[in-house]
Amino acid sequence: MKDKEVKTRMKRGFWKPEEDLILKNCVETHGEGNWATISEKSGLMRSGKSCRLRWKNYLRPNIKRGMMSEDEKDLIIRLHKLLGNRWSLIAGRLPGRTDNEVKNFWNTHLNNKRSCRSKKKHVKFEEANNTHSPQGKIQEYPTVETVSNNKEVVTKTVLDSWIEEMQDFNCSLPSPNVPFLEDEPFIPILDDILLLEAFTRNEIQPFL
DNA sequence: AACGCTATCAACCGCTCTCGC
DNA sequence: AGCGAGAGCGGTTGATAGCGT
Repeated sequence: MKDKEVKTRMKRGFWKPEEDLILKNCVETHGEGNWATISEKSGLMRSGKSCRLRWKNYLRPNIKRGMMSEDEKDLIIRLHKLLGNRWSLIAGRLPGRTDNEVKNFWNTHLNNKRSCRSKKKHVKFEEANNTHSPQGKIQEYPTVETVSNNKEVVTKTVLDSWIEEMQDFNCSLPSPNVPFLEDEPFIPILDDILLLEAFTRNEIQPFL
């Protein structure tokens, strides 16, 4: 009952620039994560959830806005094949992009079900960004040459190799059309890779 | 110019997860 | 072990800008 009252008193809808400023100051004072405190102390009459969302998607430093590049688009497609609708994980591999942005981009530009609706615009988007080779293969990624089983030299993108390595780790990788189950075997391995990357970028210091 | 339709994206909702007690 | 609070995530909604007729 009381919760409901509080909820109805909370302000909703679009954020004003002055609210953004207050929220930014509050996060600097109280720290990222204490959303209940921030909601209360800011006096914005916004829920903690709302504050968190606004910060995460728009106010956080290093947020990248604007059109997705062809590289980012391709990466989203491939990671979605690999991870399913795990937007935060996918966004985690796209510096400066948020899960909400990735999700919106997928739903509007890449999702087959929805893109039927947006076919006209989608075609325009493809035309405007027509950087594909005649075979439809994206060529921006750096490539590596590997020797296949039948001793042929195969040229692949670095990303292709990375995904194949992931699949080698996990022989039971489901097909892209099959929804993933909670106990997907490769997720912990993926987390390890992310952790390893963080180490190599010196984001985490090992304790020796 | 006016209207209707569509695409986009910011924000909300409800559920799950995690952590402290 | 069970419970509650808070945080995080993914799905969905709704406002609005832009386009076509």
